[in-house]
Amino acid sequence: MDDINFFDKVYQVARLIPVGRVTSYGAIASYLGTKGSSRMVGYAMQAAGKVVPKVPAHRVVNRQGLLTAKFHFGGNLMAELLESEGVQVKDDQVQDFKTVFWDPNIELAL
DNA sequence: CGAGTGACCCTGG
DNA sequence: ACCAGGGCCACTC
Repeated sequence: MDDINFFDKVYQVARLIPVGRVTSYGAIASYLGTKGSSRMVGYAMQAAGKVVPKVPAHRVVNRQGLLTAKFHFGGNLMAELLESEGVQVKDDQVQDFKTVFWDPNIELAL
């Protein structure tokens, strides 16, 4: 359980997401080099809630900017957290997604 | 060891 | 342009 693996990598990148910004599963997967494992990124988030330090999974959304993880958080907790950080969310959808979008391949480039 | 699952993405019609 | 389906990798039982 304490061993490092693909999951930890996802958690690290997710924790690097600045406040007020959001990223997509595919972006993280691509940054890790496993673009095909985009699904695994989301799967890792499922365990993120039980990992420490707590991972801001609420800052991770799908390619459309839709709060898919919201169903797992329970209620609109995810949207509340994002709005609390300055991210505008409407109808479980991130507004100006391309503006608040934080791509590790670009921000963490090099 | 084998099979199933998953908070996705891409391609085809 | 829209809707639908399949595929991919890693982890768990």
